[in-house]
Amino acid sequence: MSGSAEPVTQAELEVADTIGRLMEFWGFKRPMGRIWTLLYLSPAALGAAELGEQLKMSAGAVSMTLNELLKWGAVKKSWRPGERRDFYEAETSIGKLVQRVLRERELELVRQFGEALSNADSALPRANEMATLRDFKRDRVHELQRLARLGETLLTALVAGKMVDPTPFLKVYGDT
Amino acid sequence: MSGSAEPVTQAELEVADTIGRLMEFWGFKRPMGRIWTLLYLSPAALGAAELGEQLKMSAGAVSMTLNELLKWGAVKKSWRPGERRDFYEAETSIGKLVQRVLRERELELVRQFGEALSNADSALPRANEMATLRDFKRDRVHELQRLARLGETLLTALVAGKMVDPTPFLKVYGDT
DNA sequence: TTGAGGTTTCAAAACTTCTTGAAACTTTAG
DNA sequence: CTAAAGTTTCAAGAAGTTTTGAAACCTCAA
Repeated sequence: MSGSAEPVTQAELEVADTIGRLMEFWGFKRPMGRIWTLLYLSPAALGAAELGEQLKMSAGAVSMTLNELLKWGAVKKSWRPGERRDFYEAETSIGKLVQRVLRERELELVRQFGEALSNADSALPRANEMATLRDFKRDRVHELQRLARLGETLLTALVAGKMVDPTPFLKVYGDT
Repeated sequence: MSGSAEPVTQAELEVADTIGRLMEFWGFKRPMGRIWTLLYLSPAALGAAELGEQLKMSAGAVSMTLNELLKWGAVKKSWRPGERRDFYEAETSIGKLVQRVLRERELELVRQFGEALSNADSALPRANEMATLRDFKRDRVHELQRLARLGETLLTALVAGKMVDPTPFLKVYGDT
């Protein structure tokens, strides 16, 4: 049975919820943000039981959430001398975390998008007999493809920590 | 009763779904992406009825979705000479759309985040009597606040079309 | 080998969000 | 002013997601 460590202040729980919501907005699950925050604000590593207790989550939920956080490198396991169970601490380098998500998730998404557009492009030409119509649609798909490539370039630069120039984004797609 | 205009190819519907999913990932609703895409690929403006027919959506859903798209400026109303009902066409300047979302939604989010952290910061010091603990937590909250400010700066630059340097993001938060 | 402590899995329940269909409301032509 | 056409709203239902609790599964110490 977990030792009920420090009771954690109300304010801390609110920060946890805030970050939970932010994470949710970013496409992660809310509990991930809540747990990460508690660990980030704790000077010592915490065990699964403490986390569940503080955040009113079941052991199962805590376990699943911690695993997801580990997968993203947002949390690290640590061991305490005598103790058998695992303890966890937060990865504090938020910049690295963001970078990793951009690289592994966002970039991947943009690639899939570009691929889907290529497929569509191949399928499109045979569709309609009227040349002018066909070309209109194909041109639009090409425009989207260019957008996908641009996004890929931009993300790649961001991930590499290079300077980013957003202007082509605005220029190329203006319709004047 | 809508005229069933051109049947729209399978490929087009797939592009629509792809973009729908992309929009969903971005925090919008999938139908928004689907409708916008159909309009974007159509040489002529379309009416609500045609859209609903092609995408198998009810009139109500089409109406709500179009209104949301109009609110974001992603779609414009247009009128056809004799016809009474409204027709819609896609905003083609995707860069402007992205810019607007960054400005009105993301920036707002980061601001709220910063605000929540300030509140937490005020609430935190009184919580724990041990000075060293207290300072640890406050420092961490300050770190998050700095992150929020940095994000705000970055977004503001992006929205203004200025060059963006992502390195502070990586440097400041490294824990070495 | 056995048992205690801890973790993971998973089906069911609770909760959210999305979609529908029908009714109410607007608008415009006659 | 009336009626027809089109649009919007909204409550109910459907669909999808998240959370839980309990059982199965490890792992290590004795």
